[in-house]
This record gives sequence, structure tokens and C-alpha cells, in this order.
Amino acid sequence: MPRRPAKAESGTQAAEIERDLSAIRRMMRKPLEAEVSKGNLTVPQKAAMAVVVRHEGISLKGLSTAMSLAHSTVSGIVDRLEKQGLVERRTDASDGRISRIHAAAVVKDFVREKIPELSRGPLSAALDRASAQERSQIAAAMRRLRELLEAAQL
Amino acid sequence: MPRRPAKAESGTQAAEIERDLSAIRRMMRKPLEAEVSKGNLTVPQKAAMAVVVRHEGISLKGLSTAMSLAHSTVSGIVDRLEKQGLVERRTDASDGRISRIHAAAVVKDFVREKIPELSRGPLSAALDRASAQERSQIAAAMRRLRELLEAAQL
DNA sequence: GATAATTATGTCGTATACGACATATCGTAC
DNA sequence: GTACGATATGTCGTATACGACATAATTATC
Repeated sequence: MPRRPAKAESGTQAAEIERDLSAIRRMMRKPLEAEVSKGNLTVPQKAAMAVVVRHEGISLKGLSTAMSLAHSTVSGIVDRLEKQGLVERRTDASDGRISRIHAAAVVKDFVREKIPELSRGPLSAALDRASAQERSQIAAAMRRLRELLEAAQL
Repeated sequence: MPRRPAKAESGTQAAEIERDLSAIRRMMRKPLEAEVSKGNLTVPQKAAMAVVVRHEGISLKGLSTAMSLAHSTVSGIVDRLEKQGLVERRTDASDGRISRIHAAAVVKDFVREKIPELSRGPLSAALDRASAQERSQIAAAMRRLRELLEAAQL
């Protein structure tokens, strides 16, 4: 028989948070998709480009770590970017296992120019509507939740 | 040269929050996958089952709304549950457009028994490690972020 | 009562996203 | 220098997840 504490139920909160996360994720994606259909990049592709431009020749491992995604996922993203000629894989000279990712010259300028606005996605727009204090609270809560999950993971 | 205002940069916060969300999502999924490979349900499937058991004969539209997912996504989830015989689609008698989703008898008991623990996923475990105050702060921040995104959506 | 607009699903193509497995390469121990 | 473990990547199968489109059925409009 599960105990039913009178105090705030973490189970109910968990369910609520899960729904919130689902909705948040969905809305963060939505407005960008419009831009994507105009021939631009998807959200993860954009994020990957930003990292690659900032860290020219980053390894796939490094990129997947930076993006908090599985290497197999990032491999597919890079595949698609490569197919569009936006990125190139070059095997490292000294270590043949590593495939270093380089941004095409055209893209570097493009990204450096556009990233400030590109990175101003729906999340930034939403945060602008909040006070500095609220932003800090949200950021702190997010960080805390991540820590809690990491701790529970062990 | 990007200006560096002394005050908190919402752009930096946004980038941080995005990374946190990615990591959070990943960790929330991970431990469940182990259970899944034991022949159980995936996270979205579990969530769908919980809703269906609670709302016997819910429409696909209703289910997708409850889950904050596109109807096409939920359609696929129901497909897979149906293939396993856990769920059944029955066209509504009075309105032929609606396909009402019913949980198999076996599943109802199963879910009613197991859901309390099943829903005690990694998120609940993580929240247990936090104080009641922290939990409230996290839940509030999540709700606020969702509201902000919804507002920005308009 | 026929037609148009709306609504609920289904389906398709594509892009994430993961784990499991395979392969190639490096470092190390021997 | 060879065998062995660790590491980096690639590949495969599956499950989300979405928008766009098609279809069927209800409702509204005339």
C-alpha cells in the first residue's frame, strides 16, 4: 500500500512538470519550423552550426557532448548538413578515429551574422517578457532540476 | 563586437536553459528505456495509457490535447499500442469521425496497479531529493516558462 | 435538401533521438 | 610487435514528433 502523505505530493507535481515540459518543447520548436520551411535550418541543425562555427574542427564526440545528445543523433544531423554542403567532415591527421567537422566558408559569415538573431528563438522572446528576477528564477529552477536528475541518475 | 551589458543577458540564459532542457529530457527518458527493453512501454506509450485508463473512450483529439502532442504523433503511438493489443479503436456510434480509444480489460487492472509506481519515473525520484520548497519553485518556474512561451506565441 | 465550411482521423515524408552493434584506430601491457 | 582494452565514429532498427495533405463525416448555410 503506498503511503499517502498529506503534504504536497511530488507525484502530482511530477506529472504537471512533465506536461509542462512537453508543451514547452513543442512551443520552442514551432515558430522555428516556419523559418525552416523557408529553406533554412531546423532547430538542432542551427544549434549544431552555432557550435561548429564557434569551435572549428570540433570532433563529433565534442559536438554531441556540447549538445547533450547521443553521438548517433548528431551523426545524422551532420549527415544532413553535409548533404547541403554546409559542413564537411575531415579525418584528423594524427588520430584517424576522429572526424573533425568544419563549416563551409560561406556558412561561417552567414552564421556569424545571423546567429545573434537566429539564437533569438522563441525562448529568448519569451524570456524578454519576463522580469530579470523571473528569468533568474527560471534559469535557477532549470539548473536545479537538471542537477537533481543527474544526482538521481547515479 | 557584441555589447556586454552589465545586467543579466537573457540571451545567455536562453542558451543555458536550452541546454538544460535537452539534458533534462534525455535523463528523463533514459532509465525508463531500460524498463522498456524488458518488454514494457515507452514513456509516451505509458503516458497515453494512463490517460486512456482515466478517460475510457477518449477521442484521439482529446488524447493528443491532453498529451500536448500533434494528433499525427498520437495516432502512431496508438497504432503501436493497438498492435500489442493493449488498446482498441472503436468508431463512435453517433459521430463517425471520432475513433474512441478503449483500454483492454487486462490493461486497466495492470495500469491501475502499476501506474503509481510507473509514474514514479526519474522525475519523481529526482524531486524526492528536493525539499518541498524547491519542488514548488521548480513547478512554478516551469509553469511560468510555459505561460511566457504561450504568450509569446500570440 | 444540396453545397460549403468545419472537424476528426489517417497517412506520408522527413527529422530528431536513442540503444545496440560493428568497425576502425589508438594506447597499453606483455 | 602483438594482443587487448578503450575510444570515436558509423550504421541499423525503432519510436517519437511534426506539418502537409487526403479522406470521411458532421454541421452550417443557402
